[in-house]
Amino acid sequence: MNIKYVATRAGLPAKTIRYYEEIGLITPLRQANGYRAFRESDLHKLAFIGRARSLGFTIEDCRALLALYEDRERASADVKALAAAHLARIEAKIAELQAMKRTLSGLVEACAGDGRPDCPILQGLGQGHCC
Amino acid sequence: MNIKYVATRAGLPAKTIRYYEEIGLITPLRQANGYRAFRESDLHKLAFIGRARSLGFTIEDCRALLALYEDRERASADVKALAAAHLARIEAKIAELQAMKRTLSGLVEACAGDGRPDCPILQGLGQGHCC
DNA sequence: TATGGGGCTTCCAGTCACGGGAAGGTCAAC
DNA sequence: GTTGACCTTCCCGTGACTGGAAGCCCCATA
Repeated sequence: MNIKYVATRAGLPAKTIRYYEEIGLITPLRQANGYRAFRESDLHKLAFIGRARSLGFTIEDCRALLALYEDRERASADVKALAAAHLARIEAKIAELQAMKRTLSGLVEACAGDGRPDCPILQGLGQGHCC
Repeated sequence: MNIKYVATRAGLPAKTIRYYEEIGLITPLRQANGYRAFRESDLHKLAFIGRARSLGFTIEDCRALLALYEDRERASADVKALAAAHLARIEAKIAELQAMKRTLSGLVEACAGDGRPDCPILQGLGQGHCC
């Protein structure tokens, strides 16, 4: 399997796959002409990583998850701890964004949005009544 | 006013203030010894930028907002458009994170989290029943 | 046999918004 | 005169890629 085929099947850009090799997440074989030769197991790993990434796990999380995935002696508690920590990060980020959203939508609603210069948004930013 | 004083009053690290000068957001004067000499107006701009940043505006947004702030002929519609676009980005990000959160919390809840290797989280990531 | 086009390779540079740290000048207090 | 806090510039690193250049490789068509 060449890189473009694998990229299509895993739903990842070829560039990203080369990057994942560079940082040691996968180690595809090489053909005589220097082209990468992907095995089914490489494709499977890439799809795994892609799904983990789409859930927001960092690359280092993915590395750890892959290691657990391939360890038949793993304890599910380790996996759960990783995922729960990530979940907490996501929830914190959501809370942060929702706070921004509240403030910002208040300002946006207060702004007439016409041709005049008066603007509660700029006033809020300038005078600190916003955060 | 020296940089540390301004940093304290604006609530920004000195490093960040130097960076903002480097990219042209502010242009403090210089003392004879080479130290930066901040005016009240510099401090005011820095506080403005800090508040905009804390609402998630990018640096380029801040540059545009500052320009509008200092333009007495501005139309509040321009400010509102900027802020509304940013608000939409925030809302999109929240939705994305909430989707992650739903999937991930489902997986985490399904995982026993004990010493056994069986793990729905890894299964979900490996078999694509997660996204 | 030439050539054209697509695919593959590596390497370098850029992204965003800083943060860390080195090397060295300056200032006020003791 | 000597600390010690403050200031300066400069350069590198972050995360996870993305874009682009330069150059091989392979196959099909004229």
